[in-house]
Amino acid sequence: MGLPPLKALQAFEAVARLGSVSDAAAELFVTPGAISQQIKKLESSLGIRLVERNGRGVELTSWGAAYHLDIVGPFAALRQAHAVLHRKRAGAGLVVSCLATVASRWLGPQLFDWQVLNPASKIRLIGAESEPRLFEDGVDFRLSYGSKSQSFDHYAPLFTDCVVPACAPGLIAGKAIAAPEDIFACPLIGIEWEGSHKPPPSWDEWARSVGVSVGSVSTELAFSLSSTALDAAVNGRGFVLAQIAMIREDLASGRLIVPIDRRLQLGESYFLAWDRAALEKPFGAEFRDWVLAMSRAQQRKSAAL
Amino acid sequence: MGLPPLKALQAFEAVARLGSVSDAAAELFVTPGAISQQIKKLESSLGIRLVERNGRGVELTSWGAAYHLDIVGPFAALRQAHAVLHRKRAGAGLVVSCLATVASRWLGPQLFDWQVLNPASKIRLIGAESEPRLFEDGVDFRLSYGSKSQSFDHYAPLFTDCVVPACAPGLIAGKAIAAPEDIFACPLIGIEWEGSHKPPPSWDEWARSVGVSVGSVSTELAFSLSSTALDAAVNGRGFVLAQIAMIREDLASGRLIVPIDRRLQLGESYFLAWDRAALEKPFGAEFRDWVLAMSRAQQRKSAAL
DNA sequence: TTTCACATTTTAGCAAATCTAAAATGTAAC
DNA sequence: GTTACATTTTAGATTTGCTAAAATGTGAAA
Repeated sequence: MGLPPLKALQAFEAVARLGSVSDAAAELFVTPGAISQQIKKLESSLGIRLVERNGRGVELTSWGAAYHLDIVGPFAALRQAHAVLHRKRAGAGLVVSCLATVASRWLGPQLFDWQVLNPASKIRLIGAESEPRLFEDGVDFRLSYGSKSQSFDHYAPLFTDCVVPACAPGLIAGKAIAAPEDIFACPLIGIEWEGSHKPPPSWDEWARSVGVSVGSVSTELAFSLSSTALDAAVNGRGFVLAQIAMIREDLASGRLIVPIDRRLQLGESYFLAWDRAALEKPFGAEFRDWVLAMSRAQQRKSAAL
Repeated sequence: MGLPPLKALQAFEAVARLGSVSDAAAELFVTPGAISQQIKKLESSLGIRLVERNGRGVELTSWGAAYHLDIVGPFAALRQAHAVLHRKRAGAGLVVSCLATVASRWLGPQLFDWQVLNPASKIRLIGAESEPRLFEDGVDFRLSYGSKSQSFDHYAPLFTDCVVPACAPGLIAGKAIAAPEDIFACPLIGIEWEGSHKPPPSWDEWARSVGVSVGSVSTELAFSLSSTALDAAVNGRGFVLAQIAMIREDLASGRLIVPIDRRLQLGESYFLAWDRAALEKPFGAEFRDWVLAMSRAQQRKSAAL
């Protein structure tokens, strides 16, 4: 005894308000036949005739008119509430989750360019090592690495990065770094990747790739976060096997240099995943396209030699 | 971009109001699983999380709480409108349509008894020769004659009537009416039935049935409505071949008499049809049962000898 | 009147939404 | 730990809702 069939009620509301079955059908994106059936269903549910044919069109019975008067308000209120919620959600800006290193060293710096291009947009950047559930955690975009892209409904591969040895200019001031061997004479900083990724190239592998035979490379310092390892390198603590994408700014500003550009490609790629609803939000689609464009540019710089 | 799925919205409204999936399920007469799915559907349609699991139960997210605040009112208003309509319809009383003669001569007089038994009930009696569409014309019950009962969804046969010769006492005052022949010496009133029924027995047939051979029975007066024919008989204009059921009152009060009780059965029966919703209305089922009871009593009086 | 154009209704068949039942999951209390 | 409770998930069955096309009915034009 609670409510009549709501879909039928909605059809009746539209017919009563617009005064025409065809118009109601157009508003609800269905055929007139569907509306006609819903009206009949509602009438039979209430046991009361609400609408009657009148010549070419339809008109309300006295009961239909009275009933409509009572339900237009509530329906308008529901539409209003829906619109309010929709605008609220849209106004909340884009929520972007990415690996901490990517946030601080690749996406973060470039976001200033984005803001110049799209001053009206609002983006919240979240660093997270584990993959979030997009919708459930209120995340619109996720930028991450590896094969976990598969677990998302919508995603695109970005770029495949390479590592190169990099150091602060001060570290090798006065020294001549002409051959790979010279690098192994300097302090080396190691990075221990966590998680289930395919591990990135290590100093051992790099040595092998450039034809240097060292019994065992000693890395005096090792960091679990590549970001802090890079910071350490910037501070002149040694050479780091850095991802090219992650030292963009450092190379541009001269804080880091690459004396010998011998590259090793990472085993997997970065990817961008997004929630279905994200593209509907203001700047949602633009943001994705912008990231993809940045990624193509990065791919050119990161390509293996 | 008008409204979210209304069934899902209804489920959410119930969950939010009752604070429990199970309670909402009970209110809407479905399983908790159905509610759970509807909530998920609404959330995915809005692109926003509205409800979260909290330990043993659920609770609203801040967005869910805000949204609920906006929709409880409209939903309550819809329920209110529904209840108002329901009460209006119920309060309108029972609408009974029947053949004009039945209205004025069988059901009408007995309705006073019904009113004594059910003083709180309200009945509107409508005389109509053609069969109404029950629901479409706002008719709850139809009492009529013949095979058209088939065209109704719900109906019950009532009684099969007989005709007898009747006249006003004054017509034969001082005369001795001992044999059927004596009746044919008096003025006869004929009835011409309209419509598609099997015609009722005529004076010719009655004469044959009682063994009177008359070349051709002359009916000086003929009426198309049996009701007016009976009135004419009451006014002493002649004999009428009257249906026993239709002269109940006249016999009881002595306005008409049956000097020779030789009966002829009608070819078809009376029936009562009703709308599905009629039995739900106040006194609806009681009225049907009362008519059926009256009909059984009538059957006993109308039985062929 | 007949014909035409237009709006709604009806019909049958198909597609999608919705439900149930049962298993799975997750919590809190014992 | 074990249990009891509430919700969620899953697969499958049922119901509902929709479309397309034909039918119906109306008013206006020829």
